[in-house]
Amino acid sequence: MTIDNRYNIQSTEVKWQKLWAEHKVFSVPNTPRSDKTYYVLEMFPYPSGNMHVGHVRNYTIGDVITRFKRNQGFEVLHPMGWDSAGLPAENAALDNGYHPREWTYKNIDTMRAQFKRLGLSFDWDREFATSDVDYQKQQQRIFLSFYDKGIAYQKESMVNWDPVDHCVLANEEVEDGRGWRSGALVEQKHLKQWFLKITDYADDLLDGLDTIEDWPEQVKIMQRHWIGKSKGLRMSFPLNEPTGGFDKIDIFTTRPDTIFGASFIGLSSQHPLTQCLAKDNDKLCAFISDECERGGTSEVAIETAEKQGFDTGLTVPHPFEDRDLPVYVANFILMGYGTGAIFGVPAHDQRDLDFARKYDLDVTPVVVPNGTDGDFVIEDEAYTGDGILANSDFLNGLNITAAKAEIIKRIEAMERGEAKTQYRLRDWGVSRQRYWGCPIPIIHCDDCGAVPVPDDQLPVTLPDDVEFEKPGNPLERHPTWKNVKCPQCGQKAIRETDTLATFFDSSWYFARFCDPKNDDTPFDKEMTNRWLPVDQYVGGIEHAVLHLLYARFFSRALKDCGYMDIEEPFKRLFTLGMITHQSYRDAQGNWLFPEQVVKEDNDQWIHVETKDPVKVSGVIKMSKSKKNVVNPTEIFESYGADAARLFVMSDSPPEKELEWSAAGIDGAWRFVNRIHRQVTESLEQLPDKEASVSDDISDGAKDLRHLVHKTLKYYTGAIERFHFNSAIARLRELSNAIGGFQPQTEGDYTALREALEIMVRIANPFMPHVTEELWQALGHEKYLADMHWPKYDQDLAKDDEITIAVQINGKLRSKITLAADADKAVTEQAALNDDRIKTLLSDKDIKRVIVVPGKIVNVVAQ
RNA sequence: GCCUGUGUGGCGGAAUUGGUAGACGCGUUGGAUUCAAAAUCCAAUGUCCUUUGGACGUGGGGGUUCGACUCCCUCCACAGGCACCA
Repeated sequence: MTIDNRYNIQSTEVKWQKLWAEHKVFSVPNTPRSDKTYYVLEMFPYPSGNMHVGHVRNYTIGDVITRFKRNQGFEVLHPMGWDSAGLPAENAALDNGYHPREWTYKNIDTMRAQFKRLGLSFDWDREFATSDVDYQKQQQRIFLSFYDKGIAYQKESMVNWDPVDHCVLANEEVEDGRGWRSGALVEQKHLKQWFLKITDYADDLLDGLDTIEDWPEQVKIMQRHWIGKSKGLRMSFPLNEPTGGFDKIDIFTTRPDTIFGASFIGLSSQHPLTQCLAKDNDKLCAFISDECERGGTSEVAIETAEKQGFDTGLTVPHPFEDRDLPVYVANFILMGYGTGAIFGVPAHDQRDLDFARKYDLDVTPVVVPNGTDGDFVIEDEAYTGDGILANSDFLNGLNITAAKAEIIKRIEAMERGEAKTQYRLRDWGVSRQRYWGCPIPIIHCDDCGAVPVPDDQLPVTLPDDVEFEKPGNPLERHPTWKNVKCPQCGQKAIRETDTLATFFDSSWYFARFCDPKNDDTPFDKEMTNRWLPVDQYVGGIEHAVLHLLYARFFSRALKDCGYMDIEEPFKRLFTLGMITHQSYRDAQGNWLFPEQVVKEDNDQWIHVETKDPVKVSGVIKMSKSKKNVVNPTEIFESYGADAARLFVMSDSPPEKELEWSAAGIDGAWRFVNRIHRQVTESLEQLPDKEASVSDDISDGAKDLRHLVHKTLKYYTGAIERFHFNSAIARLRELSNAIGGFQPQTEGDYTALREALEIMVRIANPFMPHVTEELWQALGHEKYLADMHWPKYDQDLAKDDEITIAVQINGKLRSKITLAADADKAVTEQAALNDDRIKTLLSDKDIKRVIVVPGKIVNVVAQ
């Protein structure tokens, strides 16, 4: 395709980018100059090496908001940095011998240039990378404050182990039983790890969700569910035959009301009592390894796994009835939730029912639907609905809520247990057995235990002389870095070789941006008070329970450590949709890049080189593995940044997915050129920029002025509502009207100038380069970026005449044109006097006439 | 299974929140310009009916209303999230 450059896109765009940078147009001081501040932030990128189209969309949205808010008189903080620690750097080191640092900073340089080429309004003076030593130093301070406060602690526990990345994963990083990056099946390992006490904040994180109104409901629901608060009863059952030091079993239940229906006790395979029993019971050992630990945690594995049990022979007495319950080890009980033990009520829990049928245990319904008379029978389906208690002694006749309260009261009185709130959320493991991260500033001493590195010895920096030939953590193999003296007793000690998870890095970067050069403390509290919370946060939905939950937790923890006063870091959150693209495969099923295929005249797709037929495989999320990717930097070169920006903003609402298409970018490019042409072609005839629009203008010019102000009104509102695609549609309408306008008089030319100027000004947030160029061509000196947003004229925006629809029985039958301020009576008369309406009503009786002035008339007739 | 969304022409989508469905763009067709092409400009473009005109039409079915893409019930499809959480 040949491209006809109406104006030199490359040189013009780069020129303005340089000017903005030289004059620091988008820089703001740490302490804002005015009270009218606004903080716009997009989730910062991982420097993978190349910008992708998703970045274009994410950062253009933030950029449009920034430029719009600046025009509205806000002092806008819009910083940019790099989430630059993490595994890919190490994998690259393994693959091609780069040092992770070299690889990372080279990528940052490349991507910084790409981001600048997009014309984004960042305050580049604030840029930092989380792998910077300065950043890690402050982060180590934060970690030690957390340690001091007991928010960071060590414990031995079963952890998710990714066998491919040789690294521990947080629960939030395990998807469908697989590592979120490597895709490898996650194993369970017993390791000593650093954890953050996010569970202490569970209630607060839950309650806080109600205070952040401008978040997508979907994200809040996902976080609520992840925290997973449920109220119930924790109680103990004494063993009839105490064994191995165990004399009772603790269980947790959310259905204490069903206790009379209990027919067994279930233990997790990892429960301490199970482990104890297994020591001298080979059959139990075999059961644990064959039936409990073998099955995967994937969706399919769970759904097909049969309920299996192992009778331990132990029994416990029922607390209220004269009978014993057998104790089973069961493969469906998780150690990680509650106490790892339950009482099974087959009638009211499907899993328990499946289990009971298999091992022939009692199934006694104790909650029956309202109105059932005694003969309620459970077949293959457990009853989990509402109802009245039955077969339950003193609970009979109560509803579920009352029965729960009664049991809890009695168990507490018997000192056998207590009401307990249980969370699904577990503490956040932040240790990673990898090199390219922030070192944990702790030294392990045999005598003193875990000793913090003293503040004057911070930062703990990574050694450069490491080797990556072997998998695993090179810090652990490093001869000198690891062996140090204990800061307390001076004896031989060992440095902590784990580094912090990268989600730790991204949990406070938004605060560091307020005060990025501070060496004494992570950030100045006053400065964060002025800028935080972030007024508008923009990013992908995939972080709904990872980054967005951690950052909310960090704000609270940082507040408790005295670093800042803000609890909720992000006031408004906007989650954008992903980018999709057509995908292609050859006859063997191999994915092909878009540039490897071409469409023939007969609508058949073939391979460019081999000419073999190609299968079009549907529009799916852009990903390297499916090869349906587009390199945005090539787009900047051929179409320019303005066209790329316009396209990603105009084709879809920002929260929905966007299908990338060559035709779409082509259309955007044409519009950029069209605006350029419309202004430059009129320039010679336009009057001086100071001329005001006279009244001596044609009707056509009056219509144009009317449209200009009407557009302005709608357009501004649309941007505020994030309806960017609708705003751009109105912009195009205005451009179409200008294109069809033939100026006659001198006054018409001033009207044309006004229309062109407004069009250029309001197009600026989307197409900053071409509009700055045209604004200058129109004779202005000030940057459009620094202009105030134009205000519409109420009178000019108002319609004088409006067209009103006239319906008969709800069906459109005619249209009438009226003065815009026509009242009800006038409107009704005009509608009934309309010729068509009269004809259609001639043989009918009018029952009722509904008149909504300015909108519609509906005649109800028979 | 549970919890969220979404469903509108050939395609992406609009409808300022109950009041003229299909704005705007892409595509297609026709025309102008051109030696020709590209670019540009103009016009048409939901479906069906024999027309001046009419009928149908926002995933299906039902309801509320003078009036429903919009609100309610129900079913279907797709997408996302969670999931042996007691």
